[in-house]
Amino acid sequence: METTKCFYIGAMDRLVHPDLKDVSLAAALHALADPVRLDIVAKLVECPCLNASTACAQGTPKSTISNHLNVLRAAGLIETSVEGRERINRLRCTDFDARFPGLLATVLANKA
Amino acid sequence: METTKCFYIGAMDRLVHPDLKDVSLAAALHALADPVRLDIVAKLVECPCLNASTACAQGTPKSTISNHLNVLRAAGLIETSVEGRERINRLRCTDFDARFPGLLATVLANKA
DNA sequence: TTCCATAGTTCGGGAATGTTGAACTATCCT
DNA sequence: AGGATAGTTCAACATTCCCGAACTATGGAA
Repeated sequence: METTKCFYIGAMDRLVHPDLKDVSLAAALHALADPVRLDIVAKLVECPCLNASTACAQGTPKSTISNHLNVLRAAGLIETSVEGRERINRLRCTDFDARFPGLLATVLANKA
Repeated sequence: METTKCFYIGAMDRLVHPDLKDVSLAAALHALADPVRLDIVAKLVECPCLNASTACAQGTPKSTISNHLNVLRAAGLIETSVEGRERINRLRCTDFDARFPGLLATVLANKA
């Protein structure tokens, strides 16, 4: 067998967290421009640590949650760390606010 | 002929401008989450009146511009009025800011 | 008035994205 | 080991986006 099946490259152990300077404003807004992701972010303000199952309304498919968390992570909005068999997600408030001053606060303030 | 061919219903003469209370935060962010549309909005701050051709970088296809302006209009960000054979687009700053206080200003401030 | 140039919309099809069930990896607990 | 839990990846389908071509509409020139 000459090729190895490579599941989970850089995923299970090495989650990629971008440098905020590589995140464009459009990408940041895109990440926030979705009701499900807005809810996740708002929830993370209340409970600073959420795993995938608790991040979304129950009933949301696992793969969908995984996708949304990927988008948020790629936009520099959350960081994910592996904790046993779960992944803990936290907001990257400081980093994000340094790159886009006031943006997250304004969005959240407008998110009734 | 029993049916009339109805191009331009509510388009050429009756452009639809939504009530801002019917615009969701996600929709507003989605409208802003695109480099081309961000440029249009930023340009409208400088020159308060733009037609379709002057709104975008030259070379952008007409149908694409038309689409982007539709998205911005549907999000309550711009208003369009027919002026002779062109359509003049203006920002709905006041309306938008009443619905989403500070959002437009913060986004534009971050769009350096 | 007829013709032409300009301004922008609508349509259609291909490209790019988003969604989600199924299969999989990984870890913890008996 | 075996099972339960947590989440990722894949693949297929669905939705959205992009843009050329055809069209409507208006204004001005011949």
